[in-house]
Amino acid sequence: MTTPHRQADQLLPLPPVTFHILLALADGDRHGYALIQEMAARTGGSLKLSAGTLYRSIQRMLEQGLVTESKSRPAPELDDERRRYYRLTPFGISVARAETKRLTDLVRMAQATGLVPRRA
Amino acid sequence: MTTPHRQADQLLPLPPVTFHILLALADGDRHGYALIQEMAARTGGSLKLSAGTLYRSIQRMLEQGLVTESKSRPAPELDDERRRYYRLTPFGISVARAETKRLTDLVRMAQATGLVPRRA
DNA sequence: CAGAGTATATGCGTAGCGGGTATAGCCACT
DNA sequence: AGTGGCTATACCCGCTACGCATATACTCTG
Repeated sequence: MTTPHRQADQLLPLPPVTFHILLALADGDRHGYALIQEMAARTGGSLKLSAGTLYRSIQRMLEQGLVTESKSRPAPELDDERRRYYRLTPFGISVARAETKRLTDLVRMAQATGLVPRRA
Repeated sequence: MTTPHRQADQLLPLPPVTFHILLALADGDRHGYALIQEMAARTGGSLKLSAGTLYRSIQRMLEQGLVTESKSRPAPELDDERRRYYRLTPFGISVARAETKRLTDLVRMAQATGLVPRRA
């Protein structure tokens, strides 16, 4: 670890793509390409994560200690050697929680203005 | 108006600062400096909006038609000639609503992962 | 064997944003 | 009366995040 753990709050606000990746990984380990596909499926195609953004985001997240590359791989018949699998770290989880809280507060503030109908 | 109205969704995801400005203006007309102060107060000092960011964001928002400069000013005794007051446009309101919905969905997705306690 | 799909990685250009600075008028304190 | 601090707007510089395009290489299908 070249980069020590920081306070989760120091990374906020999280870049949107980073948050989406954290959410997708919360469901289980994923490799890069699977993340791209899952984004599209999860958002009904409205969010198209470009490959360039994905791999660069992943690199940053590795450096920040939000994710690690996991060595456990699926059965060889289902695997693809080229893949790199990623897993949430405890730090990544706490950052995702902190970001969720920030977003929740933001939504509450928006509702408090009366600008938005309270229940969609 | 040089810039015609676009679909609200095309501006999403909104830059964080832009969304904060929209929320602050939902409460009533504000001038730039007041917005900086309100940000700090509203977030308990955790968000320090820098002057450079604020005025550049405001310019962009004017061009996008999210806000207009309002000519109605407070009583002369309370006014400061240097101030420029800003007001939400109907388009700005609909963009703020769209962004709030996006954030709400994001929070729901985060809760669905089980990563976050459902009620804080 | 050509082409589509899978998979990762990098180059390039642009936008958003923080910090700093310029400006200028105002007020308070000394 | 002069210094500094607050209000107010505006711009410059540099960094980061991102999308688009491209490079590379392997696999599967027609």
